[in-house]
Amino acid sequence: MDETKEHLYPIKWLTKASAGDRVASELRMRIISGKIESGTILSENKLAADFAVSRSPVREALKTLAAENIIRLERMGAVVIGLTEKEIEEIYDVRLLIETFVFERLAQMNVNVLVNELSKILEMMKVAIKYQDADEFSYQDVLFHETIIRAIDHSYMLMIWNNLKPVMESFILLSMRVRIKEKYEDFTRIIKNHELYIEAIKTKDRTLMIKSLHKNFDDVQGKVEDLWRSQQLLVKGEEQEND
Amino acid sequence: MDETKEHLYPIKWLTKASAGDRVASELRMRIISGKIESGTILSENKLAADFAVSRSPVREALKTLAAENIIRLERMGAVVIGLTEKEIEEIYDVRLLIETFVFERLAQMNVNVLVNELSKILEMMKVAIKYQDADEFSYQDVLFHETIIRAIDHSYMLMIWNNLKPVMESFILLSMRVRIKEKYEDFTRIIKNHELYIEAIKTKDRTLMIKSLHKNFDDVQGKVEDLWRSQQLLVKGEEQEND
DNA sequence: TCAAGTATACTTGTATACAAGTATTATATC
DNA sequence: GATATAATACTTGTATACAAGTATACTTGA
Repeated sequence: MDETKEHLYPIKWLTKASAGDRVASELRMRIISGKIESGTILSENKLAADFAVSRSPVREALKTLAAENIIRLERMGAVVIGLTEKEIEEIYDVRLLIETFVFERLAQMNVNVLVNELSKILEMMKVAIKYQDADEFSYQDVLFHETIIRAIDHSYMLMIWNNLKPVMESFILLSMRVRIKEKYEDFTRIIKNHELYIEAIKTKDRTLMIKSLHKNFDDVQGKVEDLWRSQQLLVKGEEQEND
Repeated sequence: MDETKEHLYPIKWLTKASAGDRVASELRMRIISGKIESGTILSENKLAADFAVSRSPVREALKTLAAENIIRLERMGAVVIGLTEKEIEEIYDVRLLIETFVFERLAQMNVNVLVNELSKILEMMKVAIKYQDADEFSYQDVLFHETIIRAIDHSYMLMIWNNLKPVMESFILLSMRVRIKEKYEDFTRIIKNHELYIEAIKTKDRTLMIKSLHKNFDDVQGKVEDLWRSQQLLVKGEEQEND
């Protein structure tokens, strides 16, 4: 139906991905951006036609998105759930929960290697900002938190992260793309928060860690609504162009 | 290959399930029981032949089990991870984490309906014990905790639970089947713990809740190894019968 | 105009077919 | 005997085909 593929998801992140992954990534972005509205019923056949693939990868994608809680598989069609304010808060509940847990473990570990790794990622983030590369920045931002989680070698915490990651990634991606143009100064604050986070890990200062974690959330959460809306408008605009 | 289907997973729980779900459930039980050993490489074709279905439902099942972290999908074949002592501890870390979170929310809610629901489930558990029905007991036990989690209406906590549940269920199922024969007295203790749990929710007593939660874990965890071993022996025995 | 029943066009779940790629084994060459 | 190369038997990912079931629309009857 919609022949013009906008590719909301960065194409170069999909170099080695299967058709199923590609469909999932793109669909996820469209749902989270609001391009596909909450409540919409997705049909395997229509999606297959839209993405010019067979039903097999589409089914795979739908199963993935259902596990991520952004669609709901019903007897007839997949219903889009999407991300409302409530869901975003819930995601941050989970992040707060796991990252707090992770921190407790880190407090009993040697964190030299980790801190070094995080510093590197932070430098990357700075470079990304310098060149106004929102996608690269988002990638490094997500990687930052994943690196922390991976450090404690806890397969079930990682499992939770893996379920959360794609949605987080999409959300951050969309958010950063808007912000890097409109609210450039936000990024200095984000960087500062991450520096605080690293400091907290290095000094094993629990209160500092919680503080920087919450700051990070406030930073995102407070601005969620309007940013998200502007993104919606932006995408809707594109949509009209195509018709 | 192995034509004799042992049906480790209760068949009557699969009445309306798809072939994919059936394969996933049975495979999960075989992996967690140790019948399929950790490290084994599963082939889609072999599994399809084993379960007398096509590759489609098998692929679906493997994707599910990979999301549950008991197998790992690699370029060539799916590698069985299984449940070692480490994984079981990790699962309980997660349970402790989410149930603690849930409790905090419950403390700010009206819990009358929930407590009533839990009491009902507890009665069911008692009946199951009375008739030595390990499967029914396990079902109600899992339902008990799911009911608590559902009560706070938090879709992402539920998401975590949904990822954990099948593995938990299988593990409890196998564990209870052995215990109901060998260690009947365990069950009075389990019931008592659950009563404590309900009491904690009713009175919103955090310390009591944590205590009963930990007791529950100690109860399971301490006995995990030998129970699990005996289960392995039991299954291995069955295996030899077939050859 | 409305009700009931039938036909039609969709839906999912599963089986099968095929292509592209990878490991393994066998064969040929030194 | 060791090494390089070719043949084979596997692997996954995707497309397509089909069956069983469900909603929609249409027709028929009052």
